[in-house]
Amino acid sequence: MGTREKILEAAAWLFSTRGYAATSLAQVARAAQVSKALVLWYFESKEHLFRAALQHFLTPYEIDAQVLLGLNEYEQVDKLIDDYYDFVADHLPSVKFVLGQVVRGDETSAELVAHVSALYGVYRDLLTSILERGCERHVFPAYIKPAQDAALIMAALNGLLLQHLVEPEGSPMVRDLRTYLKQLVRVRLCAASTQADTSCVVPPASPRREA
Amino acid sequence: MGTREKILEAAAWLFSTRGYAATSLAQVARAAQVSKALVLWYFESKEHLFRAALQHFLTPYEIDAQVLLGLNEYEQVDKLIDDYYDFVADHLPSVKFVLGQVVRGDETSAELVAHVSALYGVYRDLLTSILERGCERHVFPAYIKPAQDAALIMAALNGLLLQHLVEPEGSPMVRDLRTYLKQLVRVRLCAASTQADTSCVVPPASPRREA
DNA sequence: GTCTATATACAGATAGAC
DNA sequence: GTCTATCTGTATATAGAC
Repeated sequence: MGTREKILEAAAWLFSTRGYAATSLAQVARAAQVSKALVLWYFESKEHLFRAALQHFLTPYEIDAQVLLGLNEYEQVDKLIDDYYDFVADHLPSVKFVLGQVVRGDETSAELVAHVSALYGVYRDLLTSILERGCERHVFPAYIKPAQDAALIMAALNGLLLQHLVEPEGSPMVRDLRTYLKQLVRVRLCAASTQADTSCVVPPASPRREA
Repeated sequence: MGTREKILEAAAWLFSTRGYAATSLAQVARAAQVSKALVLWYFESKEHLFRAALQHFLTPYEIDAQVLLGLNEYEQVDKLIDDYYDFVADHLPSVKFVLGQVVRGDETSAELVAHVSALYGVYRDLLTSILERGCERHVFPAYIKPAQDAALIMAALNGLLLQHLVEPEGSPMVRDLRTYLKQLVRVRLCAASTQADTSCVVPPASPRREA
């Protein structure tokens, strides 16, 4: 591995775990086993180094929609849920970093945030189109609103991943919940599609007094 | 407002928006319109100031479970969802800050993270107990698993709030999704537990989007 | 390309006048 | 309590030897 890449990798790691301000060039240099001056020889300034590190993060953010071919609608939804979850779980350091940037609205990484948002949008739109197709073909019940259901499924996934982030312990809870989410989605997409529309079924409006 | 409070408020704001490392005492002093030395006179060190700011954030983190009395199970679930969402939305700066600390696993704020996690747990457990009670009384369908369903609802809420964070623009999308989530939960909790319960059909609350 | 040495700025923190 | 002046360490960045 070239010296430049060594520096870049060290910088990416440090920036992602400690943030921009809390990471010094001296730390980067030490981690990369070079001198401070060499870091600035390759990357004009700390700012430039940071931007280069961002690009390093962006590289793996791609999505392959081809894997869904040949599956029925239910399997497609299942697979998309699993893929999204696994993808984010596999890139937790990057995700942490991006989330950190998002949270503090850092202007220097607007591009990164936009890129990740776009990727998120791709997943959500893909899920939406699967649901749409399922509805058109009457495979899914009529009360499914593709855009909204897709958005909520993604929200639930992001919530689980957030929990995964807060409790990085190998708590099997979150993994179980992913399975439970898939079951729940399946029930919703399966449930009595031929029955009358149940989307307008609500409980009694008048409060029932408790004992 | 006393000088100490003025400093504390400025510090809390800066720490929450820029993070610990990127916030200097000079910035805090300028924001509070005092000298650097005075900041350190009130708060022994930057570290102490930070911890004091954390306490400032913790104060509003309380929950009032009394508001659920007198509501039936469905209304309780609805209200809990709304309350949790509104609470977090009303404390977005604090939440951003906490999330930032969580994301970078900052040791100095482990106490804050623990406190917020505990609060989250309270909400989730409250929701779980509502679902449990509903199941015991056969108001909710038998396929409901209180713990898992509660966790997923909370995850979905957190996902929505995360989205709210990323797109702070007044996009009505997220707010609509909250309503849709409540409908979806209601359908799940209502659906055909007993056919008698489906008699309570009212006109759709919101217009349906047809593709 | 890689280093040491150094310039310059700013950080957190202290001393002491008022 | 509040300030100015200052100390000390460390940050980014540059200069120049090799």
